[in-house]
Amino acid sequence: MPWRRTLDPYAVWVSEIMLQQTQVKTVIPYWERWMRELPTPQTLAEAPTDQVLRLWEGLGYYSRARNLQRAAIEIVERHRGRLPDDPAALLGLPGIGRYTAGAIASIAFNRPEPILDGNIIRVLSRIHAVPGDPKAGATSRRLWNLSGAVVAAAAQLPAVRLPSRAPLVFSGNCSMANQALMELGATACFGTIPRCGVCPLRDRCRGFQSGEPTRFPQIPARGASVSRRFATVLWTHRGRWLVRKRPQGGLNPDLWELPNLEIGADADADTAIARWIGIPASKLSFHGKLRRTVTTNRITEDLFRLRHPPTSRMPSGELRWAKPAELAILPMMAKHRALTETSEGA
DNA sequence: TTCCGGTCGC
DNA sequence: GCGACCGGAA
Repeated sequence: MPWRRTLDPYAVWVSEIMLQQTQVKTVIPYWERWMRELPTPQTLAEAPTDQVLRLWEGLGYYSRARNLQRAAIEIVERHRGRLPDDPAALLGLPGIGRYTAGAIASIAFNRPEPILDGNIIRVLSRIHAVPGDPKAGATSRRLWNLSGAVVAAAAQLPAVRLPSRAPLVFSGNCSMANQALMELGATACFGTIPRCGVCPLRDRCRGFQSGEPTRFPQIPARGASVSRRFATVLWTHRGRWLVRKRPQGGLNPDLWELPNLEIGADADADTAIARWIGIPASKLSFHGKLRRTVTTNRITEDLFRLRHPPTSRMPSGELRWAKPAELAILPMMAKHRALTETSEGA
């Protein structure tokens, strides 16, 4: 992982925010491109928001890109453009919670701060056979304490020196201990089929001794999801696509998308669009369906192709007729971008 | 189709 | 304390 070859706190921070939601393999190219284009808090603070969102496009959870930039502005204004090493100061920055504050403080600055992410919850719950929902108050506090004990013990050990040609760098024992806990979760202590045979902690693991390590952690089942339908129009005119900027405060704020409308479970998607924009339904041709899940919403989008000049009843919101070259710059929902790229423009 | 995951707003 | 936020992997 390229961010393990640097101790630049900014680089560590960007990687941690990306890794909060996405797997290592996906993050690597995003992180490398980000570090090339926005290599410092200063450059991030000064970048146009469109560029920031464009660099994030496809990763999801776009508020994190926005928070990353907001935090960069605060870092420039209040911390002279450098990330603070103090966990309390880190915690005050937008998008940085207890995990990320601890990760930056320990990994980049070798401070003895505990971290608790999904991997470490699994590792510690198993080693100590911790019952109960790991996110619930008392159990969560217990796991944070157990994580704190690990890093505190690491801080007491004599400093480990790596060979100068080692492929990884560590700021010290606290950094190494926290990364080792996560690594154990990522490479051996898997959720469904853990590799206890290769685990160096097997002999001290109460979960392994119980014969059923996967009984821990005890994560409660999820609630049921809801189906929702949308009708979307792939509307072109004179080689341009009609796109709309999503409003602040909702899903995917400030991202551009193909205009769409929520419809009822039994509604006719094409007549809904026709009424919405004031054209006869016969002008619309069915283009396909898109399915995705957002948290508890199972979303189906019915797609319709339309070649038509603007009407007197255009969709509400910030609209733009964009040429393909403009579309390439605008941050868009990834699935909608794919549609504009695989479907004829004019 | 189901599962996964830090932070934030409520 | 709970649900929204997203896309990818299992």
